[in-house]
Amino acid sequence: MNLRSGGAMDSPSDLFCQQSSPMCPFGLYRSPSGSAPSAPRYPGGSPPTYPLMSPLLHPSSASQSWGGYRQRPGLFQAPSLEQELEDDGMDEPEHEDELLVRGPAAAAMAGGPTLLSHLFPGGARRGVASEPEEWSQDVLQVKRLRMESSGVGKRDGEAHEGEDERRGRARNAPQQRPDEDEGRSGGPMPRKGSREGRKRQRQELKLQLQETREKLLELQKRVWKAYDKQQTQEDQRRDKGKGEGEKGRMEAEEMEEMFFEEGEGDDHLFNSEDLLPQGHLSSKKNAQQNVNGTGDLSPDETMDLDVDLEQGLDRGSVWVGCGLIHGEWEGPSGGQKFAQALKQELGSAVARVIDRVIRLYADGENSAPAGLAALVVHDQRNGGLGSGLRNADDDQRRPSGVTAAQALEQAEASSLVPISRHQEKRTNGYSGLPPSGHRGPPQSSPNLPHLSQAPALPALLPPPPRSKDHFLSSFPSAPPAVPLPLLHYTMQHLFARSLSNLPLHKDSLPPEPFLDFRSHGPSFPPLPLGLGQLEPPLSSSGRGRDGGIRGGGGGMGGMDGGDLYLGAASSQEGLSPCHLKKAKLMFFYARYPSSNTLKTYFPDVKVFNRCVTSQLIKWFSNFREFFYIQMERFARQAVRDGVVAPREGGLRLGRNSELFRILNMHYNKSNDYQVPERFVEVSELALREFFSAIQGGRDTDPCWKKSIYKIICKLDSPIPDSFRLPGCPVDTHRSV
DNA sequence: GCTGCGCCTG
DNA sequence: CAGGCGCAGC
Repeated sequence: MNLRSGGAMDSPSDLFCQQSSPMCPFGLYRSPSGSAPSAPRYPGGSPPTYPLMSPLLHPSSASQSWGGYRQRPGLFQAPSLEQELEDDGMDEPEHEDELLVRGPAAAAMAGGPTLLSHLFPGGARRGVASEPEEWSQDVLQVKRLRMESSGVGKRDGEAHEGEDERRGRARNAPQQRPDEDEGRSGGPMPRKGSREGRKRQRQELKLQLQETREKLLELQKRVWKAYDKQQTQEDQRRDKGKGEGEKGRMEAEEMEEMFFEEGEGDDHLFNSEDLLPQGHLSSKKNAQQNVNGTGDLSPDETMDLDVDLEQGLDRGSVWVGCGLIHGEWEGPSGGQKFAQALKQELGSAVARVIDRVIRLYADGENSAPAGLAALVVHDQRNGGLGSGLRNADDDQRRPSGVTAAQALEQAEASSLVPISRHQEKRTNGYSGLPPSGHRGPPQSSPNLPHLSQAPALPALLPPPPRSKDHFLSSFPSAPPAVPLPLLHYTMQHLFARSLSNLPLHKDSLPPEPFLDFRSHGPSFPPLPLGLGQLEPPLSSSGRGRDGGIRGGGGGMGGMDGGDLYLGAASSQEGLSPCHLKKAKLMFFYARYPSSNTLKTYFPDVKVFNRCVTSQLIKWFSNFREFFYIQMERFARQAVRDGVVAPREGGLRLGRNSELFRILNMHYNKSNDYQVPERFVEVSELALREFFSAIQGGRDTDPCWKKSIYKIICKLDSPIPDSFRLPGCPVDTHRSV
């Protein structure tokens, strides 16, 4: 299973596991920024793998995108709601804390643009707005060099089922291409038979795609090499005295395997069989095998695209992967559409590669050995440890004494050198992989979690927004950083626009802030062309469009059904996940809504019968339960920590606190709605009440919570009018 | 009796 | 998050 797929983002999850978790030394009053780099936030062997760098592929340049993110003021900052309570000392969170709250990922992202701009000297700027011709030139160069350096003889892989055979086939796929390249080198499309011409065109485009993938692989390897220099230094220092020869060899081999798995998986995707109409079934079969057997570079969506493409071309079926219906690219603009689809695919692949690289660097700058080890373990798990090429040798150790910064510089520089130079390095085979030290025993690094199966994911990475059950249940003391789901959607946004802007001049695209992904298409995945009938899953909730109500939260302007609200199933009988999301947001305002209130604010429920009412009431009961459990939990922790003066800053519920993060994660999972200040105040008050009750020993009374409930239930505030609309409200202040 | 709440459990 | 249960208020 590829958790990278969008589906992984869709499964609703909750944080209830936290409430049943034992108390842990979590940071109550402050985001555990200091501990973040080493905190084992991703136990369970399921580290997050969603894209970090996707926004960098935004056509409007990476830096702008990043800047857009960093400038995003409303993420947790001052709301515009009036403060109705007289609570004192509700200071605005400090900026540094804000960054910390957002999680280490924000810090990682901060370093992203620079890295990317170097890794992709042109691509980052051009993004997928580049023309296919531009790509093809590059990939042709890569291909040429690859063919020169590889020198691997052709080997006609028979239909063996062994890994090596398949790998060999895939590896040789490029060498089989020259025959077919004649058409391209000799000039564009054939003249006779438009059918044949189209077919040939398609094949060439596929070839270009493959070659570009190879280029990406090369890039990745180079980065690995560069990183390895730094890593080797660390390893040598740590492994001094240990028998590192054997260990290093093994690890180098494993790393090599990983790489080869990736590369071959990609190559395998474009097995020559894929080019043959009669190879559909087998190619699809192989592709699916790759889904299970390869790493990041061959995600399922990639498979889908390729496989569906094949099917669509030859069977007249729908190519769902890119939202293109079969036949669309056979018209006059078909080639263009296909090119767009190709770009989409390429962008996806690029994003994944860069994500991985960034992850590595982010890791390297904090807890490099542990983090990289974790990543390696993860990749090996995900990518499957096949019988990869094993010709690594320890002689290829990188010179020591290279710092992370130096490695970064080298990576940046090497990405700018001509590929031919890179090819020289590649003559070392895959030995550029880190030879040792990446998988030291857990005790070798205090930063590693005790259990080796809980890889210490790079702390700079936020947890996957939708798959936190694992690590939360295991590490209740380290709640996840504020998720960055927007990152995950950015490529979708990018692709959506890439296709939707097809008729326009690509170069004239106005630069858009990165966060503008919200303004494109509420559905996820936003299959851009005419697949709107697919019901957007819940995870897309809140990913609505921009341009709705702003500032006041009460305005209802711009309500065109798509700007402010995710269309819930229009006027349905039961309650939908969108309703649940809406109810959670409503909880920010009303903890004890009456049934009448509920009825008012869920007008799209066709028959508001007792069942629906009870369910809504039950929802809010559950919300309250979670709320109070968290309050009590943190209050007890505060008591244990010896907090004396809860009102003098000891029990402040700032927006940078762990408690706030937990609450926000629970009620505002997609983090697209700014938590009203009022809710923060109410929460803080509840926290204090719990604290004083516990501190005063009142909790021995079996009914000790009732008084607190009584207080809280009086603090309900009016729900904004925007909630009266059907569907799911999205942020009202966030982007102001 | 109905309704809503809180607690517990799965 | 839902179901079940007991309880309390109307």
